[in-house]
Amino acid sequence: MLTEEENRKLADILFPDVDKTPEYWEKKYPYRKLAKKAEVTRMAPSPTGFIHLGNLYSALADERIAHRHGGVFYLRIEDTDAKRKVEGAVELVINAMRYFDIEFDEGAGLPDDDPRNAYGPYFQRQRVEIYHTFARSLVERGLAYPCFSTEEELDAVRRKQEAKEEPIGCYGKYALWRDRSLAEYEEALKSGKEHVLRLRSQGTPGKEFVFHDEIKGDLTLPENFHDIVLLKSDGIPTYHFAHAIDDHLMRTTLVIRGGEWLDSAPTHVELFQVLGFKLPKYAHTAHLMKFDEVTGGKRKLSKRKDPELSLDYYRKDGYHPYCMKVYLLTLLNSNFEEWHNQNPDKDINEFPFDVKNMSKSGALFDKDKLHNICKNELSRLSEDEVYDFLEGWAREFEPEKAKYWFADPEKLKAILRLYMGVGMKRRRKDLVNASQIFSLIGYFFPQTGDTGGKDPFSADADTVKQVLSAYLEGYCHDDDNSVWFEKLKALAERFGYCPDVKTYRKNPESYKGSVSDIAEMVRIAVTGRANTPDLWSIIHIMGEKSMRERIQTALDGLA
RNA sequence: GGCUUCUUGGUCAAGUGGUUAAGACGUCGCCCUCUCACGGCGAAGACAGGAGUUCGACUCUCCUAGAAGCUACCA
Repeated sequence: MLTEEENRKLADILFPDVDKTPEYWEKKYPYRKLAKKAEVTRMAPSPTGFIHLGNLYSALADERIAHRHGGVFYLRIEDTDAKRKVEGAVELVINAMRYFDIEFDEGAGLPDDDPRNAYGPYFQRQRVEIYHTFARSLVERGLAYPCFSTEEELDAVRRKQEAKEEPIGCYGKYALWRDRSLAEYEEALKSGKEHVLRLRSQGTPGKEFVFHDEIKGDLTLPENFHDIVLLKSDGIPTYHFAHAIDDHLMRTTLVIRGGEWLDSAPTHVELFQVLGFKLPKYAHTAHLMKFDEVTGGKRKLSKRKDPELSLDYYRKDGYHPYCMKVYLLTLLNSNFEEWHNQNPDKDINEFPFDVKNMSKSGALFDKDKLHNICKNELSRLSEDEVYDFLEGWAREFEPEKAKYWFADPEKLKAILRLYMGVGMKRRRKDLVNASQIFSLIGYFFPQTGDTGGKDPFSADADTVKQVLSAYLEGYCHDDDNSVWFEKLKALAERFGYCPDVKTYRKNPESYKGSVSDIAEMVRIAVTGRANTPDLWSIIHIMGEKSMRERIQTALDGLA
């Protein structure tokens, strides 16, 4: 045990440059004036240059909670690990979030002198003076000490603990530098040995306490007793120390973070206690999971193995950001889907998002569900909105084909109206994402390489040829939809097919098929596909000439 | 190995001692004067397992199993 006097002296030696006090920073960053239910939340990524679905998932929760009641949502960059830093990462984060209509109120990305940034700097590397002030204060009060252990020494300790089946780590009698004399610290320092600063933990092994989590409820967790590293040998804080200082001084009220942090919550509790900080509320979220074919079980989505975790993956396929957001919200808050269905016309930002409705266990990312949501949401847009979205996507991902797709805006819009069912009693729900849309309607643009023949005819080639030739012969472009269809029925009759589907079903043995089989032949010849919206409308969008050409091509292909 | 958390149909999930255990997606069937889509109707399908507590347990307790996470001078 060092005396108060010795602790002060050690602090002077360790932090000769610190000329501020904790009170100085407390005063500089006063508590925020907040409305009743307002929360201060944050997104705090490390600048790896990679933002994934999981980041978006939790950022969305942060943003909704903050903005639900007029709180603050800010961006802090956790760049304490030099190895991970990537240039331009901040812009990447901001742009990725903006793409999903998620804006920060404050933090990294705003100019330094912006009045909104009163709690900065927001890059941890620029905050070392603050960290050192509090670190010094801890040393002065005997709550932190320098540790000069080498990696080898730490390894030796670990092996000893493993052999004795005791908890691994730096604590109590295993903390080699916890109880040294001032002279020993001074000597080691003088010898130029590298050192880290460790917490002198006040916790007791085996003791438990109740930790309240906003999502999981009251949990019983073990008290922290590890002398964890506060400052690394380069003087930069670890996540734990930076978290305590930053979230306190930035006046965060609700820390939402991944469940992987739950085990270090006891450490954070002790840190806040020892620093004299008020503990914020915590919400530990479950991760997005994926079904693993190999193990047959759920597992956390991994950046390396799962391309679908990347946001770019969805951008490339042309998923509308709004649909992604709706899907994530249904996963994030169990009652969102019901609310959204009951209030289809309300802005989704009006939804009363609540941490309490977040799931305790990890959800499997479900592409079927995503697609269903895409279909529903896209069907609510106007053809102009879809057109604009497609244009933005195509310009970036299919610039060559885009020339043909967007050569005649009216034509594309007519196609969209058809596929969306604009003007029909009910909208169709065919559209999922941009790439899927263009693959659906590609036959309207043979210049892009879509020359048909995707689906095979089910009838024999001879019959198909005869039917198509007869169809072409009797075709009149001025026929309206019903006249056109009557002619198809007549064709059916002529070739031994039943003109009425119902009649056919009652007596399928009496016919070669029904008028629907005749329609299929024309449909496949014209579009290359067995399934499309109303054929007559398609023909009248592409024009008689195109139709005849495509049928002729199909006939040639059958020869 | 140790510690922590989680566990309702294939998936997302309501549910807080007494329910015929919601709903959505997916799947299947039927209907909707051409396929598909839309829409309608219907079907199959679940409380991880075992002990308790209780008149009564999906709900409370314990054990087991499975899954996930943590066990760094990474976050």
